[in-house]
Amino acid sequence: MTSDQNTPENLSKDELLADSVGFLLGKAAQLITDLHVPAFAKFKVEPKQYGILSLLNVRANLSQIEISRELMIDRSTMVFLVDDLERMNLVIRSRDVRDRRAYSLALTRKGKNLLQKLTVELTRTEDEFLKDITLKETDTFKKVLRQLVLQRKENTGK
Amino acid sequence: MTSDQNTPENLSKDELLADSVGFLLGKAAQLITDLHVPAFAKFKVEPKQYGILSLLNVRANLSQIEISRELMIDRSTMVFLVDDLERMNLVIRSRDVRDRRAYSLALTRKGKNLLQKLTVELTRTEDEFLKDITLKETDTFKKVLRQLVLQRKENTGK
DNA sequence: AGCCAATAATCAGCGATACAAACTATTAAT
DNA sequence: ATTAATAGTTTGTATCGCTGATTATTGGCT
Repeated sequence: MTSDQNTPENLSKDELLADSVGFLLGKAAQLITDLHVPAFAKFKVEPKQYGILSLLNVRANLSQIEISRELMIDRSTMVFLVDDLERMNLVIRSRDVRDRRAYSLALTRKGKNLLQKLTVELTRTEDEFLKDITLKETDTFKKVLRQLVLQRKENTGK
Repeated sequence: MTSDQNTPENLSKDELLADSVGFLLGKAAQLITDLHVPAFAKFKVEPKQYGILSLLNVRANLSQIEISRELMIDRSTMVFLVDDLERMNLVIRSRDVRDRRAYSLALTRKGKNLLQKLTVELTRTEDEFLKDITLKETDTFKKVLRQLVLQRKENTGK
């Protein structure tokens, strides 16, 4: 009773936090975002918008809903992001012929050109972020991340 | 469902998004948060507050500023989080004898007991999250995360 | 000892974002 | 033809980080 060393079996004196994948993932995501935001800001674009451009480059004619599901962005947030991209003439909204409720989004030439420049920035930033990690570790790291994300994406039905 | 032409494993090499560490980290962090929040909600605690409890368990008598620097939480947000924890009698604020501007925060017995239960939840949730990743890969994954986070923490002067 | 800059905690205000709910236009199901 | 579901939009609410101001306290400088 006198001793407050209430150290139950499972609670080691170790830094539990530093072992928590949730904690580490949150911090790592925040740190790399802090690098990406200024890198993209030169072009008046934010990371989420880079995601949209990049996705449209690979698969054109997606609707906003499809993009929001793919990138896990709320559909109401998507409106603003695409408004912005359209105002900058980076993407174009046309009505989907088969479903006139939906848009069919596509990159403009200006959008494609900008995407190229943005990708250079992205690559540079991420190389810098990972500069002290070995190639082999980076491979495993990305592989695990891809597995975790792709595997669980459908679970979050918004 | 059928409209999803999502080549699951081998995305074309143009699919830069799935290769972007920033994108993957953001999504992974969001996914595990979506698991942690409901797991902690039973105990009226959120992930950030778990972080505070866990940190105080390892190093008692920290000030709010020290915790906010450690966990990368804004100092003004910290006020609300600690208010809440104090209201629930999980932590106690006493004045630091050496610097009476600062608090010296410590877990109460109730706080320690709850932390134990929360840690069980955390472990269960994270094991579930990582269930399809091999042990070896998990080790490398955590090691890289720790390296990325610890290495860069001091760089980000809020 | 006295002055002044820095700091810990708090509070108020601003902007960004996520989320939910309601609304319209359109589509699909029966 | 009626009804349910869906895409996009708008509005409202809650949260969070950031800024700046305030109070109390500390520490450095002279």
